[in-house]
Amino acid sequence: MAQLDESLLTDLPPFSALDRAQIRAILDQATPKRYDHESAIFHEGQDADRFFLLLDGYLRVIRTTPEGEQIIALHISPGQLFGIAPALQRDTYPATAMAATESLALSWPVRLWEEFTQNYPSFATETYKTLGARLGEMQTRITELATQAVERRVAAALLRLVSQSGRKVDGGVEIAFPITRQNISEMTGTTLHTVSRLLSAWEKSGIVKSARKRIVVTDPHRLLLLSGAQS
DNA sequence: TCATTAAGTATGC
DNA sequence: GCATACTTAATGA
Repeated sequence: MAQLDESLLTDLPPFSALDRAQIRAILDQATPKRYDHESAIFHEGQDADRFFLLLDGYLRVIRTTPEGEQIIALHISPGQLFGIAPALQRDTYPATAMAATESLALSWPVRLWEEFTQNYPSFATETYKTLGARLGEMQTRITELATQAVERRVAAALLRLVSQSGRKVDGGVEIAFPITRQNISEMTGTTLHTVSRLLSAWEKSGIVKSARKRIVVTDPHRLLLLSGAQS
């Protein structure tokens, strides 16, 4: 297999403080893999034998309830670590990771986790930042679920998607991966019908524009007001 | 206020 | 032309 280029990692926060030789050593132990659209990288409950870094594409991290319904826990954007069960002292993955687009990821065997965190302080601090950010987002979402009306939750979810993955297009900012109303309902604890109605209403009033699996936010400010954010 | 049911249209492989 | 995505209305908890 061809050698991976060092530039893949040099600009990413977990590695940016490392020198060339260190990055080389890390890359030489990594396995790159491409994942098809809608394929799973790993499954909930599966033995956590590797941890990952997403180089390209977008992932949905999904938990399935005993009743079989899916809940989208979070999305992963390029440059982020995922499947970091070892940081949680776990030996199985707590959720399933699905490719929302065709994706490319590096992975390492878990036995390297300790080596990385011990030898590369920036890697360790960055993983704790990542965990902290995800924990924070989950806490906000739990609070929203318990206290906010559906419209606010959906508005807040769209804003989060846009801030994490938005790309500029003419007339607004587009969520960078295909997303259905069903997906959004799985993030917000409602039904696809309610999401559909909300998006239709927002489209009529010029806040969003949407086509099948694509959503462009054309008026982020008004969406922010709908989310109930305090000025 | 929102989920559910139901019945329809649109879209893309 | 079929499955999937999406829309809309009606009903009732």
